[in-house]
Amino acid sequence: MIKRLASSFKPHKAGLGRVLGDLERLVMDVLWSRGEVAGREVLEDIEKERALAFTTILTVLDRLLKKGLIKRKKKGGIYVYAPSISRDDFVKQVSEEVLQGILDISASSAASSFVDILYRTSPEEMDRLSRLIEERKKAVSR
Amino acid sequence: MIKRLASSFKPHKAGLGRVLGDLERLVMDVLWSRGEVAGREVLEDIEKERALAFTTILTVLDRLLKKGLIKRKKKGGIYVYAPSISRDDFVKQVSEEVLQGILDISASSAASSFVDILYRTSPEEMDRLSRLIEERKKAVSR
DNA sequence: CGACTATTCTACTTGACGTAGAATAATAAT
DNA sequence: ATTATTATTCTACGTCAAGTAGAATAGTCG
Repeated sequence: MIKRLASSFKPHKAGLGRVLGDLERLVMDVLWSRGEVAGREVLEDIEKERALAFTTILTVLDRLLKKGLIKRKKKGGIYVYAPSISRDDFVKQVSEEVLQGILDISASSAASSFVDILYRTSPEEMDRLSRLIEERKKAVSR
Repeated sequence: MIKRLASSFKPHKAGLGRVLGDLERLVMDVLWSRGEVAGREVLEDIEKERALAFTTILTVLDRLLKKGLIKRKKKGGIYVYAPSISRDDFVKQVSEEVLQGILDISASSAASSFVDILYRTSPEEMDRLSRLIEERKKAVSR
């Protein structure tokens, strides 16, 4: 079980850089897209963008390991790393933690902002949202 | 105008400690509850809880000043500090930034989580939320 | 003026990352 | 098996935000 994915959420960074360090995010992206990967391979992927030392990658992998985001096992003498949570689940859990955090601070303010922003961000989602709410109400009254 | 209030949101801290450092939050609470206050007075308030040096308070006030969260002016020879944004507005803006950040990552996942959590956190808000949505829809179709 | 207080500067600390070298362990090649 | 090559672990330095506070400087008041 993974405890807290979003120890810190930075709204003004890009994508999952909101939750992960820049390099950590790059590394996770490699693992999420390739599955089981050796440290050397992670480096090779990332090196296309920027020059880094092999040990830098290993350090990051080690930290991700400690955070519980990835796991590893020996395979033919070397470690191969793999995500211990899918990208979707990660996003989902992070959203939940952050939304919970916001709702705790101010449910009413969050609710109206949510509608405003959701409408701005993706109007199509609004319909889905109201359907979700109706379903939820029914489920409750039953 | 204040740029980014929530440079980092920590879901697992308490209250506004999610957005501010612990001491920063204490200081802001003093200012929010008392309005115009001198550094020395802030210290006196906070000292009831924990022993701190006067300069520590001044440093924090200075950092809050740089972040734009408070302002100050000379009054009878010394500076008095005051919030440059109300607590409610602060909370509102932070919510917006964070919600926007979450929605950018995944609108659909955020929408369903939002309903789940809102229902858990404050079911009464659900009605308000669905009313908000209906209003919004009307406003748009008009 | 001199004592006292306020303000500013500078700095050390911690924790999360980014970054990587040195030391050590393990594997492979000759 | 002995060396050459990699992999892994350790240790460490840089940065940034925030907590913390002393030293230096400036301002106020009796």
